[in-house]
Amino acid sequence: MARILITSALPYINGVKHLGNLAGSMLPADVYARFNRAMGHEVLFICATDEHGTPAELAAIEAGQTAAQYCDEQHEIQKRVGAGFNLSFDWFGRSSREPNRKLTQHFADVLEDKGLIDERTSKQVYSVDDKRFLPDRYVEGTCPNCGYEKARGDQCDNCGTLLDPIQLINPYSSVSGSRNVEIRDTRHLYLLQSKLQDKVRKFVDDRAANWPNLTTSIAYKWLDEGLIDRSITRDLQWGVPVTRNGAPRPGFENKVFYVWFDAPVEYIGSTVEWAEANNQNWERWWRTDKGADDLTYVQFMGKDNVAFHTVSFPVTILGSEEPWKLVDKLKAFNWLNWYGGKFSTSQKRGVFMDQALELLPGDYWRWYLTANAPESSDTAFTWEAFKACINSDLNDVLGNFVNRITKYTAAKFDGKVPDGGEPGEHEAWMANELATRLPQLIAHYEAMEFRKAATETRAIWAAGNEYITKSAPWTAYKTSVDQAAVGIRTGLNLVALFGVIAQPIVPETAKKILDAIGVPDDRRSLNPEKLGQGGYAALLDVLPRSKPIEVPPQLFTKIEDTQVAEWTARFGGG
RNA sequence: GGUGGGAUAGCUCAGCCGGUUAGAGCGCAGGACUCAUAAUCCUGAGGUCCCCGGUUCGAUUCCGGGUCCCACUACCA
Repeated sequence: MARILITSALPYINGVKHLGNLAGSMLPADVYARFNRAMGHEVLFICATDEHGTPAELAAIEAGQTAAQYCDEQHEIQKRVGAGFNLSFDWFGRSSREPNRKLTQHFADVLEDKGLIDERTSKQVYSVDDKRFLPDRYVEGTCPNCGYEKARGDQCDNCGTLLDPIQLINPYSSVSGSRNVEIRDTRHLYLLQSKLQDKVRKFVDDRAANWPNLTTSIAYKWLDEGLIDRSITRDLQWGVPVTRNGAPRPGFENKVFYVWFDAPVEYIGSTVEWAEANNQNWERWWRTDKGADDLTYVQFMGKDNVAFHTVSFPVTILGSEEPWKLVDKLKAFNWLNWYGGKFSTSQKRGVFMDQALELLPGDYWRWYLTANAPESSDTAFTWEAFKACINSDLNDVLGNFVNRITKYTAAKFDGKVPDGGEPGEHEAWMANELATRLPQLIAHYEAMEFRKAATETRAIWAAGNEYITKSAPWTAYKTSVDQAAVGIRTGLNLVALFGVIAQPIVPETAKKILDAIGVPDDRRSLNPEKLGQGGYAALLDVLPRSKPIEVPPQLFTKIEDTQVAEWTARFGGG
């Protein structure tokens, strides 16, 4: 039994996330967590809302709330939506809670003690009417390059030129539209990343073999360009207060740590929250001097987050010279697009997590988004593909198989696992299918190749249909009830097995199947040592004979063309 | 601009560290079956592997150049 720590990139507090966010971090992390639990490993699966920063503060103002009220509300919404998708977090924390504040302040103290933090003065745009400093992106004006009038302070969306807000002609605040903006001096703490260049490179070198290309190429890009010292504080109210040795830092009373400095720390902070709530020991998962040296730490995220996890956060950890657990495997995803374009709230393009659950149960989305995960490149969501995938894979291949076997059992075998007959060539064929396919399935999961895992899962389900066509118990029944009994007994055992392998991706459906067949919890393991015990042929005869089973309620409902039309009109597409 | 990812069947994608007839699912056409949710099973049609060069006995695969899409580019997160 291994110990595995799994974290998903923290969803930002600013509103419910869309399907792309779900598909690129939280869902695959959950599938991986469920797979490893089903293998019998000890898993701790941690997530949280990332609550600090300018967008949260502005959204709160917009909503007429304090930042704390706004985050309280949004956190509950995200937590509820996550639960709706059966995301099996052991803890879903908040970066605004006390453990993260203390840890963030601790890291800043230690880094300063090691000589890795400097105070420096920089120039920043200040909006007099908004009474706030503006991040580059929140300053707009005329592009000096192309004359576009709505260029942002970091980049012109029209011509693509990278800008400094000072370069903008007629700058104004995008918060209020006020042109009363000026450049002011402001003092900030800088993390001297340049001093850790070699340490971080060694850290990446040590792991590169275990990281996908997408991950290593991004990490090396930053390293090859050379790490630059980075400001880790901001002129904001909402965030982790800047302290020095437990007291407010003079001159920094109105500043907080930069959200990207405290957000990754919340992986640890959320674990502390979990430990406090459950009377557990969090250090066992994070301190290599206190038991965390034997575990594997796996992170899941979209590609936009990779640099922060391969370089920035390691700078914090390595710079502290304290024995913190660092990431071992890092799985990054590309984007899920909406019909080839971006998800967009304002243009009514795309489905958000809460809306998705209004349309269909979580398992439908989980299946589609796993089977079509944007692993090697960006992937397009379309209603047509979604409908075809759900109707075929879930409804026709899996749902109908469970239905046809259990109903026949009820009709001809008194609702009990049949006892007669001996297995023959068809059962041998099926056992052989399992012998090749089950190990492949497990290998795909272990390699975190989720599309392939879904494809293999479906192939196993389809093999069940092929088997039952070959053995044709309904034909055999006319001449030999014992012959039919073998087919149906094998079919029922396949139903149970299909439920077991469905658990990581469609947990709710898997539970319905396994409960109906009466598979006890300790027989739901995916571990090959338990699965293949006595050979794969034995898997086809593990249910106690004469044991009563139930016909589960219809597992899925087909998606109709009328629904596709309705959803396309409501959410965009085509 | 820089760095990286991608381009393969009508659609979504595998694959190829160079080697018989390039694969899967969906969709489409035909057939079988009737236990089941008009489901399932079998067979078939369908490809200039983005373009141009190069290396090679042989290139979809390797190399060079180009085209198009996407991400990141450090103060949005």
